[in-house]
Amino acid sequence: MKITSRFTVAVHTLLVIHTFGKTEKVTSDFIAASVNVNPVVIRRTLSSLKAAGMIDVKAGSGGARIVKDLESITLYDVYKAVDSVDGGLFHFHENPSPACPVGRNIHAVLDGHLADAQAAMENELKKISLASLTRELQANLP
Amino acid sequence: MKITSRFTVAVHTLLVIHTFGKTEKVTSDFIAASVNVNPVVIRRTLSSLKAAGMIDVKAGSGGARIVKDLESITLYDVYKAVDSVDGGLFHFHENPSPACPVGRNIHAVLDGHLADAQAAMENELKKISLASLTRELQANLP
DNA sequence: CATATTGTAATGTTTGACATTACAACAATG
DNA sequence: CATTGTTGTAATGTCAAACATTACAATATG
Repeated sequence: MKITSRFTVAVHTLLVIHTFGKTEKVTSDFIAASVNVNPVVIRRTLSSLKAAGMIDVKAGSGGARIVKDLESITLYDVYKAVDSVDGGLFHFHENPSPACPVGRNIHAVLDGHLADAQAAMENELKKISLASLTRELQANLP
Repeated sequence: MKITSRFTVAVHTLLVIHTFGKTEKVTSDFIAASVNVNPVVIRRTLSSLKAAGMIDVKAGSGGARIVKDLESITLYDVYKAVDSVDGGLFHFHENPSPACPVGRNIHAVLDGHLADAQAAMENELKKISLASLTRELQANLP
């Protein structure tokens, strides 16, 4: 009943690549050490971010690199890239009774409102760019 | 990674009580038949809604009754009453490395934005009253 | 009191997320 | 061109949370 940690892991991953990309070879092991998860989890994350055109990953030699302007990547893009929510955010009970007037119409009555609520959340994510996060990160450094 | 179906079950439950309250004794079995879940699930739901002051349930003799103006109950109130989300909506990876400048600051950078997104969703739920849902339900009846 | 129903504890079942192991494909370097 | 370090990904394991179900005591009403 929560949104997957894949999302925060992916944001973390992008921030690590951005922060260390100039001075280090940013491998899945390197990122995994900062996020504190298994490197394979990071490889899967990298794979999603790559498919979304945000980064480039060198198989074999290793290392990830950002290839899209961070100003143009929003939290929503990352959220979508790693598939944070599969289908609707709300879990609807499966089989309302068609024999009951309420059961028969509950979807018609509720679905739209639930979709609106989900959209409101997602629109909020669209407001935040990765670039602004890197600025906030800078501001927090000692 | 989804919000509990307790929420949609609770909304469904209130609509059933409202729709049939005048003509039938609305027991947990009756509601369970419309929602299509085990009656115990409904009893737990009724328990939460009662604790929130929305309904009254008669132990022993049976039957639930709405005791709060539906105009003044929003989807958000129901969502809160049944505890649809425990803690934050987003699942954060547990142990970012304090040794890494990104790991050390990722919470400071992200937490606020995630809270804002969740709040946007919840504010949307606050806009919808149960009374308006009963009107939509009426409109959908044959 | 007999009956129907609620309240709730205890337990079982299932699903999904996340972790981990394993290894083939691959790219750079000496 | 063999070695080394890394990615890509499949297969499998582990665990927690949601939901279902059983069981029964407590309760109200005719």
